[in-house]
Amino acid sequence: MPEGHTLHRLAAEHRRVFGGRPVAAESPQGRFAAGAAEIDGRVLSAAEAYGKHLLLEFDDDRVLHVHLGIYGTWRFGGLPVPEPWGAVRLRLSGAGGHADLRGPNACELLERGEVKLLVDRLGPDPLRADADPGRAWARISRSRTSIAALLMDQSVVAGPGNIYRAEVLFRQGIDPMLPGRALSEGQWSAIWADLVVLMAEGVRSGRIDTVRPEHMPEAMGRAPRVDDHGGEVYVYRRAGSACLVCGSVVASAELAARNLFWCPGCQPAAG
DNA sequence: TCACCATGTGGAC
DNA sequence: TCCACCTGGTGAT
Repeated sequence: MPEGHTLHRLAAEHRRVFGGRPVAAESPQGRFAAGAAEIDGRVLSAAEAYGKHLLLEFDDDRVLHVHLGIYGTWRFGGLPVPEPWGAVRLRLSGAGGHADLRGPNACELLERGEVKLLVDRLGPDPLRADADPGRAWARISRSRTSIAALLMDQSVVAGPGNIYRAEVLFRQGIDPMLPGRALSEGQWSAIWADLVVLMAEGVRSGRIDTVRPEHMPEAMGRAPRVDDHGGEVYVYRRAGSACLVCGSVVASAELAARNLFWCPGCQPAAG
């Protein structure tokens, strides 16, 4: 389920429910039994997100690294802790409630040095105050790879996924197939600034809304796609429907094994 | 009940 | 470029 905004919300939720207090940890499914035993009883000292990675720090300097992949979920609940159902890789519980982790791509304990290696290979995260978009521009401006592919490369920008990728390119009127080095620095600045705004709103609301007020359905006579989580989008998974802005048919193509969506009218190919 | 899809990543070729 | 990984939801059978 996750693009970066989800992970930042999850970090905040872990701080709120577990922060500063001892946490009980177990692995009902069994696949993280040894790691859970190491965490069990320790105090959660920090929880933060970097891109799509969640880092939970415990008071013994060990860091739990979780990456949800496509399938992973965290589900929070109250007390008393219910019987686990399904494949719960890790269950955390404390005085403030409990959380169940299912289907993660990664769930592992890291040393500080390993955390640094992980973070160092990520590009700037639009949701982090310490992000330097210039680092991404240095990669993009030298690349022949399409901007659509670059925006999905977490070593270029950390946090955006397939929805934000499609939506930000639509909002900026940029052809997804444009090579990175054909972008102007102004276009990149506009993409970055838009990601900062959109993703911060995603953290606040818990859903991905990208449709501007002036393009809302009442004004256009066309409906944005409301995704499974309630977000309103311009092009993501709207292939074959009319563009909310110009009425062109939204296109889709497979790019690097992911579905790309764009409006050929609003995002014309250069040249 | 089954097949397929999904906001992702990393390794093998 | 292909594939394995992992789980849940949805729509077809």
